Amino acid sequence: MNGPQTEENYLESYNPGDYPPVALAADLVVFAVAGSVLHVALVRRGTHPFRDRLALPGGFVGPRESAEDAARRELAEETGLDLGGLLVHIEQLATYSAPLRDPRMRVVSTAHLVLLATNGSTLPALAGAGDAADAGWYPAHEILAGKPGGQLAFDHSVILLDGLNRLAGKMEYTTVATQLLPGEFTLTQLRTVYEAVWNSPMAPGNFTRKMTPQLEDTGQKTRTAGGGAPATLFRATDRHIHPPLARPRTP
Amino acid sequence: MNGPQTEENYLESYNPGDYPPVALAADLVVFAVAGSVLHVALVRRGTHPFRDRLALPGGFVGPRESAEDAARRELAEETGLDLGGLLVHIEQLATYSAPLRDPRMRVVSTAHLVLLATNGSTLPALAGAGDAADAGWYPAHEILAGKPGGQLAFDHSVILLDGLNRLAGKMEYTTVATQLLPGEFTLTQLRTVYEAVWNSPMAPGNFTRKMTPQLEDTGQKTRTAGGGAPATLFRATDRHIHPPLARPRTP
DNA sequence: CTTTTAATTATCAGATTGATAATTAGGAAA
DNA sequence: TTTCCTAATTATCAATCTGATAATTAAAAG
Repeated sequence: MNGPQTEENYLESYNPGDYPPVALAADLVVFAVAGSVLHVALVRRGTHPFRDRLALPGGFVGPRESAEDAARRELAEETGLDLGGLLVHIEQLATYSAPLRDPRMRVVSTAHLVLLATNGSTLPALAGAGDAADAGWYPAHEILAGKPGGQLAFDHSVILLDGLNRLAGKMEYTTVATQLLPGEFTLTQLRTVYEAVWNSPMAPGNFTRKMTPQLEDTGQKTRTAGGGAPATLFRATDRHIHPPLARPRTP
Repeated sequence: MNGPQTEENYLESYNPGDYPPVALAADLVVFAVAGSVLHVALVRRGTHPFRDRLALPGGFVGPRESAEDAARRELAEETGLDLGGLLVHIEQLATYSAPLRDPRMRVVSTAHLVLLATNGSTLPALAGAGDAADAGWYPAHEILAGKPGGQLAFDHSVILLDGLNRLAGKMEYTTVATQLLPGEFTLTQLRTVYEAVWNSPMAPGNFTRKMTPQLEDTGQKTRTAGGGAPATLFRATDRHIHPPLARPRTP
């Protein structure tokens, strides 16, 4: 809100000193697919609390930034990627503000979902440039399956789960999965992304039938790797999938 | 984030005085349906900036509250409702953090979607108890249609639109629309909610066919008002609608 | 009663789905 | 170059779902 209505001059009389300071942070749930597996970028914490535990990358929001600006900046620092262009999909996930989520002080964090494009085999390099913590890629579903001791720091397991659910859900009715692939891709590559995120196999024929009309045919074909017919190269569109592509039931 | 990873001792060395103060707020997009129209609760601002413009209700987040706690508290203050129970649906929408969204100082606001139950004709009373600003109900689609001068204060038009889109979208694949009705309701009441939110008529027969298996039959029937067969009373479930109920195409 | 109204059920052609099989076209091996 | 292998694509088919429309049912109003 701005200028609360229950007491109209609240903000005018608002004195920052009256409140304990609040730190605003931006956390990142960065996904990329390689080897048919959905990976998430995590960092190993070097200090207390949660020393040696894995955590989501993130950082503080500067005074002249929006939360998304900060997320973009942190991502660039983390990956060394240029991000000059539209290569990266970023969207806001949710804000986590439980008063005691950080034992040291009040940290309110706005989490962001980030999708990086890969060719399906090579993960983007992380933390290349001089930064402290060692960042790495971890299989997202395994992290979430979470051996009891292997939970993430703070409430980051919840954030990661929210991020995965957001992505998995949106893939039912949008073509957002294409953001995990290069500008041109085959239906098999796209299907692999679906299988990696949904952690469930898809019937190739039906997948092709459903997705083809949502994509733009480039007219080009790939040379096939180990035998098989050449695959058509497609480009993403912003079309919505209607009716949605059903996620295989999990019972 | 907590304890940024690009510089591990960042938080330890974090000095609140280094940053301009940030005010944390919780805004509310409160919906209720009456007379087949979706209404949103708005307050008329009494002070600058945006004096005399309509705005979303909201308030600051206290030092010991989460954003959702604050939203609940503000809602109670605004409506005088008890909220003791599960009568009210609250979910987080998004966080708005553009540095200049409030011209006076930095206010980061987490917006919440709130659904109030009505019988379809009477809107809940607002701002009953001694509070300053006059709050009232306004037709949501008309507000969004927005006569050029009639925009909401701050970025609240965007927040309202985001809230409506969230609700409208979720109604395709969940039974969240039942949160705008009493515990027991008829299919016609539920259809009216869909029509009010989607701003589009629905075929009664097909609506019944699709929704009936998602609801719990109470076995009871209503006495009908102005003629017509008695309607079955249903209760909500948490089932998902699969495949989703398609929103009438708008072209 | 008879008429009016609203809730519900029924129909029906066209789409969509899930399962499965057939076809196609390149690479690799004989 | 012929044959076999593999992967991409297309084809089938029954079951289900959709959108449109009509028929049936049951209560209220005159």
